[in-house]
Amino acid sequence: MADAAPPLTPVVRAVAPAAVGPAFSPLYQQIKVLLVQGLQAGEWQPGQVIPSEVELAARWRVSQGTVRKAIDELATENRLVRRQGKGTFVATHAEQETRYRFLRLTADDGSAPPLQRRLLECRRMRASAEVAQRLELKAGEAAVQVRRLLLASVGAGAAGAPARLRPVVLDDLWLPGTPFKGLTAERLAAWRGPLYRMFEVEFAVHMIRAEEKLRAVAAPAEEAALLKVAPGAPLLSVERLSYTYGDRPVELRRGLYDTQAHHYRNVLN
Amino acid sequence: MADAAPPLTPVVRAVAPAAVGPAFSPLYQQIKVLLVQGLQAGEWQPGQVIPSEVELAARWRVSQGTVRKAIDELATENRLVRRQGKGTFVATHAEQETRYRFLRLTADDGSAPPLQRRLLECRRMRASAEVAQRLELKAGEAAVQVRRLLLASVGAGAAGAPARLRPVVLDDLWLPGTPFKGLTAERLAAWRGPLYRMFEVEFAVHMIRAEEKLRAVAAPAEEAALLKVAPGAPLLSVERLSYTYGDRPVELRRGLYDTQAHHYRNVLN
DNA sequence: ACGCATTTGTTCGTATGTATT
DNA sequence: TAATACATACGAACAAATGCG
Repeated sequence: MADAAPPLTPVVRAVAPAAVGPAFSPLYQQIKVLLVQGLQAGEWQPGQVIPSEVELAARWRVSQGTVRKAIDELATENRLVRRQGKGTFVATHAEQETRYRFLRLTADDGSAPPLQRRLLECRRMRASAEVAQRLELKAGEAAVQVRRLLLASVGAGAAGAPARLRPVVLDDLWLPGTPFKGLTAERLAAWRGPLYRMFEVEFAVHMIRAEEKLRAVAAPAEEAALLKVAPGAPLLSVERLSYTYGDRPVELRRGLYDTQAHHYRNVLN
Repeated sequence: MADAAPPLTPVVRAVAPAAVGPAFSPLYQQIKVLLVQGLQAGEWQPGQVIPSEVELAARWRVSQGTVRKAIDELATENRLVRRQGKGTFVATHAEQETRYRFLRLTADDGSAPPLQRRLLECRRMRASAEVAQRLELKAGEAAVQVRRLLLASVGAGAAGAPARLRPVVLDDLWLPGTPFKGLTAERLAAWRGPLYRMFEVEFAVHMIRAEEKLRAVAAPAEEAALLKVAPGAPLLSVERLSYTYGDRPVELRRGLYDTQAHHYRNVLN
């Protein structure tokens, strides 16, 4: 298991002082960059342990504390997960803590909603102007569109009454065709577990960050029918752009939420 | 300026090992508690500097690094602000960085919206059952209700054309009567700057955290008229509960956002 | 069941760099 | 220039959690 030789570029200690303008960055930031490069290069896969702090410190000829501070930042960004006594792991969308970490939907009674999925559509298409612009593709490039429904079981608790399913979220996803070559409805339907976990496992695409824009909209006829609400009913529109390494957008998602019995939860600090 | 004697309870080093179950907490956490107590007690007011790291370390008989780690956490929680060369300051809702730090509304063109305020109502009332429950008051206790409108200037840029104002947010606030004794429409109208800054200055209430629940709703007639949208138009409902020290809720707010030209922006990590 | 090695977590101390006044 | 304060970096030691023999 010992990787003796320094596999990555050794750290060049930034010259300290004087007229070094924006070119300077602290040592722990340089270490952070090296760690990110290792993650991006796939040297350590999601779910795996990265080398211990002392080992990394030795490899890059810095103190353990410096490595530690770099890891700290990546841990608060949810890209690494520290586990005392075990090691530091590459974050995944699979574990309990980080499953659906981008999903802020909550049932009004506060319960975490175990939602059912129903795949409606998955087809390859050419990126429209808007999709291309958001995903930083050329207009007309290959893309994949997915439509699905998330359903919550209601009326649970009462014995005998079979839990009925009510649609809560209608999701439309647009993905760039190249990294997601081979994504089909069959594979989607067969997958158990979080979608982003599938992207990690099957397509080596790791979502590390996302930005959302929320609006209230009137339900269009087609979407209303799918969500089983009246046309024109108010829906929460959640437009999400998800990013991988290098700030590259790799998913555009538009969710329509029925917020009659659920809400979008946010914490402000 | 020298406070020689240890004004706060000295740190009792937690006994280390063995069968100490949940009673144990690391030193820097204990220091953090002491810092929070100082903030809560008003020993350091918002905007003021707290003592330097070395001074606090000496006062509480711990190393500077331990104090530093405690301050680090409070800084990431936005309760303290570090400024190299100057000191560490108690966070305020006044400064540029932290102004409107709870407001996620963004214009669709990305510009930060300098919103105009229009006070519609400010009256003392008795807390309804729901308000009392949320604010942890007894039903019927004194409370203050405030209603206001936030307006954005549209059609700016073109010279000669006077910037028109369009209502964007209708806010309803409920505040506990006791800490907000003396809050009147006049004082509200006279205040320039963020509302939460007024609460700090005039009522010594510091908002340090908030939770929001978002929904899409149909505009009721009265609210629609105020926002100048059609009755039944979809509006984004933002229900916010704001907390001070000790996790005490001190403001319930219900905002109705017109999201035709604006959106609620959120970043996920 | 016990102890040992490994790994992260906490704490200390010291030195130096950088920004501010 | 000097003093002060936070920021970075190093090294060392011990605690706590885990896994293995």
